[in-house]
Amino acid sequence: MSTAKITPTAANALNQACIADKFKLINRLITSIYDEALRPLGITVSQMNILVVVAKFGEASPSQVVGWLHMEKSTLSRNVDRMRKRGWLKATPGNHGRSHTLRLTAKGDAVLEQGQPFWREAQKEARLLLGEQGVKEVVRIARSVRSEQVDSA
Amino acid sequence: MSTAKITPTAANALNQACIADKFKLINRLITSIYDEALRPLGITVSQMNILVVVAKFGEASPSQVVGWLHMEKSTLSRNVDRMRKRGWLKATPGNHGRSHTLRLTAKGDAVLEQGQPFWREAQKEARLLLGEQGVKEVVRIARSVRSEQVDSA
DNA sequence: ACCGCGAAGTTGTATATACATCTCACCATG
DNA sequence: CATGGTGAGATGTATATACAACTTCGCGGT
Repeated sequence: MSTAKITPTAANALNQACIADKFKLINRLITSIYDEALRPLGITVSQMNILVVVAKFGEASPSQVVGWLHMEKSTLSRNVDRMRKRGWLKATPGNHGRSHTLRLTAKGDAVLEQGQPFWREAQKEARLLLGEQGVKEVVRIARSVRSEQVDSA
Repeated sequence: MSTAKITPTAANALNQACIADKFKLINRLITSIYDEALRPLGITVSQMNILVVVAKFGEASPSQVVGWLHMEKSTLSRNVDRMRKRGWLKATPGNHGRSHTLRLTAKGDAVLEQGQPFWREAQKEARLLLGEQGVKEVVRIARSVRSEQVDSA
């Protein structure tokens, strides 16, 4: 009745093969590169991304942002809370149901402006980590995900 | 004194370029693929990865695991807590300082064994999402990160 | 023998994330 | 008009993650 079903060798093979293991590993590194670079501004890369998406749309409903980022609505809700407390985003009531509209505040605009040199720093480091081909693949995959949006008008 | 420094067009360019945005987007998708596949077992992919790493080493100190996963020691500490509560890991006191040794329990071994078909399901989906080239790049980058371990004996 | 330093973990605190559930406003339909 | 469904968010709860500070223990130098 051997209870040792999984040998170290077998486990090593699993670890070698697992895509999630590698993706999450690299994600930790990438996130820390950007978060560290942006730390002087007191904003995280997750929050900066949300800021950029709202700015890109000019104004946006939470569900629009959620669609673009493929993020759970409750996750966005809490991130927006924090960003409103810090004065980077404001929300105005919308027309339908309980929908509303997000916009950057002047302070949000400023942090986006001021963050750019730090962001570029991080981009450079990230490029170095991923390599030209790695960056190309990530861009390709993300584009593919975002172009498959159902986009029901 | 125009306060509109960042135009939607400029923000769109930032969003197009940002590597972290894309990496985190894909990471959310990958994580949800594996977590959903493993849900019947009541384990997450993060925990499964830790289990596999400990099994791969046979037995491992927290700092060894942290080194392999490039994860903050406090993050691992809390993950291990949860996994011990669930009975998948056990810790025995080590020889030096406050170090100790992690090992799989029989239950941990079993969940690793039983998880494999679900994991393979997820792998298939992840491969589909990333494409052959995408997988190759992720594997290459992770290998490069892990081979740069200082590995001071 | 002591002192201090460094390695290894733990704990406090905060953010990022997701699933499940609840609320609210609107709308369609009987 | 009442009612029930749906879309959009908010809230409860849990996990994953990191930084900072704290605790311990062992070791080295004097």
